[in-house]
Amino acid sequence: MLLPSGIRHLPGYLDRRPTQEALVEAIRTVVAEAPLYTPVMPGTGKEMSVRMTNCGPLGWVTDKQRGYRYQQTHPVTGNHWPAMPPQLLDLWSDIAAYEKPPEACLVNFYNDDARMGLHQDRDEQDLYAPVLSISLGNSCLFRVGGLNRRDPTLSFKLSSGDIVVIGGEGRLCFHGVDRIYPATSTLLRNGGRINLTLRRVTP
DNA sequence: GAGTATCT
DNA sequence: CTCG
Repeated sequence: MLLPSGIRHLPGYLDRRPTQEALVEAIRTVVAEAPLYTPVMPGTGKEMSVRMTNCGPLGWVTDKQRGYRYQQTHPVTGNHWPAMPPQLLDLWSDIAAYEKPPEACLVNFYNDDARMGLHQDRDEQDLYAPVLSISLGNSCLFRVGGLNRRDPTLSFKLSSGDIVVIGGEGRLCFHGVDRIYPATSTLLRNGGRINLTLRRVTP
């Protein structure tokens, strides 16, 4: 299985259970301050199946009226996003090989029925910075395509502790989550999967 | 029928 | 619109 150039799968990068638990705990703190909410798609207003929140100076949001964008405030509470946990800044330093720090950490929570259709991450102004994706909890089937929606795709499984780097030539590749495999991890007591994506937004 | 929907 |  050959991934597009610039997309790297680092299986088991977070190989210690306590490391993953600490990350989950940090995310619980974020969620306590910036609650998960259900985003809706532009135009249709249709609800997405994932729930999301953010931490860091900027957060990715979407709504029916204004569409996909980054903003400094939580769309429901109106508060600024909580600070980025230090572990995430460290992971960025260790893996991203990018001079500027991440500005947004999008927290996506997938219940066992949630999915994410094929899409590109192209709402960032800085497309040179990679996107760092961290998987926690139940496994999922991840799908990666090319620069055009109809390009052929390949699929592989992501497990808790895996990291995917989407950068370079692969930065604008279509990707998505086809399904969650229930009960494949004991990290999250109530099941489901958390995906954290670290992004640089401004140049 | 579903999806970060269809084009930038 | 494109895919599964």
